[in-house]
Amino acid sequence: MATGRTHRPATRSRGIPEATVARLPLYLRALTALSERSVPTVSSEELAAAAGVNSAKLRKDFSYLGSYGTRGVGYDVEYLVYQISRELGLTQDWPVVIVGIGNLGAALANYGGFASRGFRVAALIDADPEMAGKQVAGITVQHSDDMERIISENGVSIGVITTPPGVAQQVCERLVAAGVTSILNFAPTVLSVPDGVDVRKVDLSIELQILAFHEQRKAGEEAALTDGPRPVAATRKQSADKGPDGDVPAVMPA
Amino acid sequence: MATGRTHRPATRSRGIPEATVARLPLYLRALTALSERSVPTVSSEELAAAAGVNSAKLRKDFSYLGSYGTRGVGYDVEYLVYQISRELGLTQDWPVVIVGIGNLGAALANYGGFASRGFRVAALIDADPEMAGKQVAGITVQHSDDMERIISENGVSIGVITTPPGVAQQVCERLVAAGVTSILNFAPTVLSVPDGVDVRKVDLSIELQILAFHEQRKAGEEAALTDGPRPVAATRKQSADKGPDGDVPAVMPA
DNA sequence: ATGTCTTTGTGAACGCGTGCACAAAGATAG
DNA sequence: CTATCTTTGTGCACGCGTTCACAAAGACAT
Repeated sequence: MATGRTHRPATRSRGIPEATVARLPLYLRALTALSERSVPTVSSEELAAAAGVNSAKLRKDFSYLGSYGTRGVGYDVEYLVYQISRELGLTQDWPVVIVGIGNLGAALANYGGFASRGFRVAALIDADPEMAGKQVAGITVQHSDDMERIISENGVSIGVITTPPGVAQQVCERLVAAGVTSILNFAPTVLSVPDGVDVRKVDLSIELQILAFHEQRKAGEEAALTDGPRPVAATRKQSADKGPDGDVPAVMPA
Repeated sequence: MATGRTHRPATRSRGIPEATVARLPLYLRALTALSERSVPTVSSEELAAAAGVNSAKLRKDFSYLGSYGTRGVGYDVEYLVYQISRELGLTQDWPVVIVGIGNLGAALANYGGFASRGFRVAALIDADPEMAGKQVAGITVQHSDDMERIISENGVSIGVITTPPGVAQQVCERLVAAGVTSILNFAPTVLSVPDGVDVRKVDLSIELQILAFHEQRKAGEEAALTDGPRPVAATRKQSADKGPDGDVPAVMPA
């Protein structure tokens, strides 16, 4: 999970556990798909399969929201869509600013999954004067000098940081000072924020590194069955690899 | 966290807990920064602050790797960089394919954080014949007809899916059949994979929805104190703790 | 060598999340 | 109305992860 809080004293979510909150969007997505197919009701078993979770977990999650099911029948799809949307706060409009319009920022601006969930890209902001005035995803990029005004005028409380890591903390501070209280950080940096501000981080290279760990472990276990006892440098199965690769002993300090 | 396994019986990671593995890249990033500043040693307290975690947690994490510290002094930066890199499998080269070269796929191809961590974009693949042959991030996009050959020839075991959701499962199956055993999924779909294949998912809109939940909660608590109802569409329940839900019957089912 | 100081490594307690298993609740048929 | 069947909602136990707190270990000064 890309949970990126800097300082979480405890889950003060007044009842709903954090792990449950993180799954609600998953359920919502599955339910929306069912709704579009005009499926009236769904059992916990079916919905759990569609969302890729355990059915007992799903039922327990829903129990935190209230008793919205009917025993012997299941859950009313439309009703549940509404309840979850309301719980997540998606029945209202959330203006969002994206700061740092590089490749990733532009991709996010073009991403369709936001608008369909109640999120509206209120502004694109970049520090490069060359970028200001350009159109990205049909929105005019504005210069970061106007950040405070933009946030204030649009009532923005959620900011997305897609800047280079070097300026992320600085941008973060300006966002917070201007009134932003939730930040989605794509920059590979640890942001420090005052209490009351939520930060979630998405780090693309971290996800790959976690995959690499398991991949290496798989390769190591595989090799352990054939010959060597220890995963020394983890022999890759296909050696069609170009490049020197290999065991780079590096500098072993004292 | 963005743990995206479909069925995880238990992490048999031979000792190292999954939560620790997920933090190793974080430590590595902080250590790399220290290394570049030629800092010779670092205490658990300092490093923990730089990585944004508790120092006791960091020490326990490192204890799973072995005793690499010196009491009274701290950890040798260079040595720890090497040990963590080795543990994560970053001392070897990981060829990666990106399938689906839209805005996001192109952004990832351009992302610098991969190459610097031992990941090499071996190929960009797209189903659109118009895309084939075009250059993205200095790499020629290839058609998905050649997917199996590309994976086989390059010994690719990690695939990144940035396709539209409708074709993600199908692409996933082709990747797995061709030999890929780790998948990073950006498509908003639940992928089902056979045992032995790892899937991690990154869903941008889910992260925003989680932020929206907390944002709404903050607004609700604030409103309960000042009376100024900021949220318009959503009537937040206040004071009455739990109770019979916040009315709003909507389409109450039978 | 001895004592003091710093920092690691870890035993133990605690809390959260998960999943089983089942009773309660409602639908449905006779 | 009674019986049966389906599916929810949840009490409970278990395991993982987090954190505290402290003994052990080494550095360093005298």
